[in-house]
Amino acid sequence: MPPQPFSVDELAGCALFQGLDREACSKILACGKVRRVRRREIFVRQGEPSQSLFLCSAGRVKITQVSEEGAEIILRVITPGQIFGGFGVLIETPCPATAEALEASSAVAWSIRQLEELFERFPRLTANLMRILAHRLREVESRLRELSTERVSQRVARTLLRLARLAGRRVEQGVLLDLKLSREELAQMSGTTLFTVSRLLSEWQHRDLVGSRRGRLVILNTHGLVALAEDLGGRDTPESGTAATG
Amino acid sequence: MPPQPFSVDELAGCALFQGLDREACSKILACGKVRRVRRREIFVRQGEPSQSLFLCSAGRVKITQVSEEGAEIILRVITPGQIFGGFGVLIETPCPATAEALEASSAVAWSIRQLEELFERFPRLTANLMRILAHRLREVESRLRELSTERVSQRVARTLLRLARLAGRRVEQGVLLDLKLSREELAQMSGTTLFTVSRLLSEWQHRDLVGSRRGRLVILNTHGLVALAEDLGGRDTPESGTAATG
DNA sequence: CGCTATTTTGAGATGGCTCAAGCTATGTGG
DNA sequence: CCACATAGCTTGAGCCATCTCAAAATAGCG
Repeated sequence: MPPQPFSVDELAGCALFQGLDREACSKILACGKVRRVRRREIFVRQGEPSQSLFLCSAGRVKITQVSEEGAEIILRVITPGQIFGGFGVLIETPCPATAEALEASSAVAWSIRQLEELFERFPRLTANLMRILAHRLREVESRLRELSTERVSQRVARTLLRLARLAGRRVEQGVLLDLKLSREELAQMSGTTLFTVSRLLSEWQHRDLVGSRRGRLVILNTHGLVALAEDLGGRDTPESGTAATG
Repeated sequence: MPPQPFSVDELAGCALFQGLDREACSKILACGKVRRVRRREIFVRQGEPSQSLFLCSAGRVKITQVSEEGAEIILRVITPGQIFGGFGVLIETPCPATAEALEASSAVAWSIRQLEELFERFPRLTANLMRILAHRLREVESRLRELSTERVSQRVARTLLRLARLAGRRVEQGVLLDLKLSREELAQMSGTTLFTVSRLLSEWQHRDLVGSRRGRLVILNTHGLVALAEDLGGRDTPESGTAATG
């Protein structure tokens, strides 16, 4: 067998394989087909019949949805160990979203057939999938609430914090967001426009909350961002500038 | 055994019991405990440890979520045959939302323990739950997109159409929304304020798209509403009044 | 080393929110 | 059966957060 482009040990720890031993994981992974793509390439496109459930094994994948009018939002960013694309499979519906690689990525793909067989052999898999979906639902519901009730600055702050948890790497000055996202993409994750994101980031950069260079973001002051996300300090911190936090 | 306040035959058709025969449904239902509540009563409250998965057997239940600042939104309205409250159970987390009866309602409740046992005995149950969650996720993701990209009028129109599908009853003039929702509640479902909802409904009433009497809504012209939801006709139909479509 | 995509910034427009008042169904007690 | 109380609804006026559009600045890329 040729060397696989993923480590079973690494993937064995992921949510999908919770409670399954290494051997089972190995077998399950062996049933899947590995798919590698380059930056910008598409795993599945919204509207296509959905054929597979994917497990990301390397890279970053953004899941987007466009409306009929062409407005596009980013539903989530997938990192290694997370699944995607499977919802359409599970309920046999055209794929509700597009999955595009943000960087060179690979994923293991299982067809509906294979999945059903695997569900039989490893009932735990169904249970895990159920829990993953429950988690996602909970998360998306929270975002729905945020989008309904919070102002843009809060939502952008939350987006950055979420990205930090997802793909943050400690560096000396703070937390580097280890993915290249444009202002527009940040906007699509926060429910706003690239202009507003740009303005907010500029402001926050002046306040030393974040550092940004085209696509490379560093969170310098997590607490400050959290404060923004929770709207402590009211609308606009009347006397901002050199903040009183000292 | 005393008569149950639900009909097995009726519930047997619901998504949770897909693919299970009447006998199995019967057994599963027998494991649960029936809970009846009056209008305004609460099944579970956000933040409590979640103890049960519920299957609504009669009535209407609204699922709401409040933010720390006290802003409340309605995530969905549950009708007979639908489950609720279980997500916390499935992932053992405090209940992420409140479930309040919009009218006298009843539901069958299973504890975590019972559920786990049932999952063993009826693997199909897990698969069904998985599919239900996948559906909900898909729906909520669409709403996230709508909330991000559409204007208020579209979203309110969509809310009405959604309610019509959920609880619409054909009457001579059109489709009666068979649930008492206040302007405020419609607003909480659409991500806006009660004032804006009120204004929109007034306008639509003049245009004979809907009829409304305190809490009783009738959709008179579904196509018109769909057009609004999809934003055909642009921002404001410059020369509205007697529209040019006639 | 110029080209192009991305980002920044400004200026202006506006949709929808806020708040204040008045209105009206609906239910209640006399 | 009617007058009153009350919760819910409507409407107006003003405001402001955010969007839109235009143009200039910048950073990467080939």
